[in-house]
Amino acid sequence: MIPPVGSILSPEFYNRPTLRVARELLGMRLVRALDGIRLAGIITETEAYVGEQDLGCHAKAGRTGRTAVMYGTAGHAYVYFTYGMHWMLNAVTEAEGFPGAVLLRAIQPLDGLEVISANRQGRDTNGPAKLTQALGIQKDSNNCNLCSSSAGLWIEMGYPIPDESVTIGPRVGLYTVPEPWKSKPWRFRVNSSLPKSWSG
DNA sequence: AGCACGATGCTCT
DNA sequence: GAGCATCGTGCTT
Repeated sequence: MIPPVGSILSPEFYNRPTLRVARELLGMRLVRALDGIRLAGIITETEAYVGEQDLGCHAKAGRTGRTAVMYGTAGHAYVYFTYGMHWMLNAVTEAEGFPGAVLLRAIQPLDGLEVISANRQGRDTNGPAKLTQALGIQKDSNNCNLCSSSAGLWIEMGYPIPDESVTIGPRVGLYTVPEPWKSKPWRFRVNSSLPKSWSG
């Protein structure tokens, strides 16, 4: 059963292996209701962070004040602050008690283009911190339910991306993370070979 | 087009 | 006190 385009993804979508969720989130629509305006973008890049064994994952430190959300219910947002100025948005995955999350790294703007452009001062939205800035996502979205519109942040069914349009490679920015975790091919992105019929 | 660097503050040891 | 799941600028090819 494939849900209709525009329907909000359910907890069952997220309560699965993180790698599958990361792959299948490509093409879905990240939606933000901000001041009564709908901002949306097609998810075009993701990364998987999987469990305490994964030394690239924040949960390598176990359950802490920051990582507790990753141990919680699938389909919630894990939002954290880094580099002194940037917010990152993740979707929590896997069964409760197992820490997993998908980092949303890039979107292609779809709705609310004027606001998005203003939020980014005309620059692009291809980057994890650019994406949150474009949609006005900060600390107050941490642990909100992405399977409901009540918090003004959710993910909708879009058009799935075919395998030939997806490039898989190592995750970005894990400079001091030891192997094999540093090089795990857990990054998924939509490449330029999308068919012309594909549209949002 | 690609690399080096500084900004800036929270989290965990 | 160290280390960031980054970005934009400014400089070099």
